[in-house]
Amino acid sequence: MSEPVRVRFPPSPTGHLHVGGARTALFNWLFARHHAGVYVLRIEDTDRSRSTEEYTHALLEALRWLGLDWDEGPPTPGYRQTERLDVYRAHAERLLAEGKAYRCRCTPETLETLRRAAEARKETFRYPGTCREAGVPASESHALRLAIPREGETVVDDVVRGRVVFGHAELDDWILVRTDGTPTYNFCVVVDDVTMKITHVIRGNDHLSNTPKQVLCYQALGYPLPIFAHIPMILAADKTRLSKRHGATSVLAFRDMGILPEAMLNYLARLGWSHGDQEIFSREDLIRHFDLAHVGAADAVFDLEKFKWVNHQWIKTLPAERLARELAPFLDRAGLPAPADPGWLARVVETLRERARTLVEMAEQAAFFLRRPAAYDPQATAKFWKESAAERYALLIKRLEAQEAMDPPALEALYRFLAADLGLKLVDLAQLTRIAIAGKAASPPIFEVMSILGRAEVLARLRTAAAAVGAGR
RNA sequence: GACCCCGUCGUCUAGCCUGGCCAAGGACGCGACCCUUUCAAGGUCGAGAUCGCGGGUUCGAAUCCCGCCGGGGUCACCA
Repeated sequence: MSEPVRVRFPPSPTGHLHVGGARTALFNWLFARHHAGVYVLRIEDTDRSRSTEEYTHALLEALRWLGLDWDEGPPTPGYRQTERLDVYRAHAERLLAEGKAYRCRCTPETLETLRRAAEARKETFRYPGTCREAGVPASESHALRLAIPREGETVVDDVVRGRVVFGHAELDDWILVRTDGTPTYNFCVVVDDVTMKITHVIRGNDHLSNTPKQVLCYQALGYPLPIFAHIPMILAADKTRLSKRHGATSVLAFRDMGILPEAMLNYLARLGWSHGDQEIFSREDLIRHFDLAHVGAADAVFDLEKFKWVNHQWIKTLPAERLARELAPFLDRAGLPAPADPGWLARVVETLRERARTLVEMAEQAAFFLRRPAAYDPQATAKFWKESAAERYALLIKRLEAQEAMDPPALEALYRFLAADLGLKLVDLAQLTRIAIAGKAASPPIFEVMSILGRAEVLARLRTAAAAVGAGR
């Protein structure tokens, strides 16, 4: 059999986990789970100036919220690049000793001058290899460069892109270790992936152009290449890279918008990957069906409308108890009192799940259950508080006071009887009641609502409304 | 600028490898109708893609080949 699959997700804690990163994490995680392999989380924090502990925590929080659990990684030591500096150093020294890398004393200023000169000649600057044969002594201040073959080409065999060829004339002897002794990103990645025995590198397409440099480094080190898969990027509606300017892009921001993790995973998976015509995938579905073969090549535009639709699908099917639990913090944030009985909240959720696409919307719609209407929607009252509203409220109050059963069918029967008796349509009495109870002309089925609220509360709200009609609003 | 990648309804996509079943299917969104105590949800129907453009190969091309155009990415002692 083939060796076990080992993949990794290497975020750098210089910002919040955004949807692009989350999707990369998801594909890696799915690939690992599908093949019963290992999913490694590695923190790329070599850029100390921009990396923060705070972002690291937020990153882990976002991954945990999504349920993308890692088999190896923090808090186990050794999975942060800053903890692996001697590993990079050892590899660098070996390359130097074997003559695959060399010391370079060209200063950034010198290089900058050359670069500008090349630009002036409308040429692309590449390091000319000045120090390649110079034998710069260790005593001199120097950077370390990889000596790449001057001739030939490097082929990147990519699962998604196919065979991509890069001529060595397009590459140059890039820097492995800076003058200050710190290793560069491309070098760290290679050393990390090699030492962590990563078998498949699944990452954003923006890394494709860096891949030949890395391949050359693998070869210099004498290590076998992993399998590469460069997945399409996620774009904003204007087809540019997603950024803060495009509104919410971080995973945690979507959580705070009332998106469920199931929906986040589901939507992200469908961006660039497909399984026939299927749109809704549970975590298990995803693990079962995910494969690199059906990852597309074209970049995808992030569509919030479709995302909300997916979220709605999950709101419609998840257990009410679970939704009630998820909803609680949103009620709190909306300044609504927390109901004492979680079972009661679950009943409320049951009436709302078909009409709320996000938990934020659901909290808004749940408001009248938890707090009496402070005002009545003028459009609704203008339409339904025409003549005899006061008398009708009085009649409803009287009948409901005498009403024993408060289950929806019984209430509907009562209302139908009253409407027929008054020569009215059911809708007339229903809307009158709805305004009294919800303060507006739209709500879940009114008899369900009345049943959940209970007779005392319903009567109280009807009396308040009746008084408002009497007071001429 | 050089190099690399990408290009099917507004958007996500199926199909492309293994040409004909595609006068291009599904989904979101949009419109209409049905259902209906409101709003939703659901159902039905509809508008919406000459498969980026132009050549070629072939009896036949979204699918194969060439050129072009458009978009994106990478070119740092950033990651």
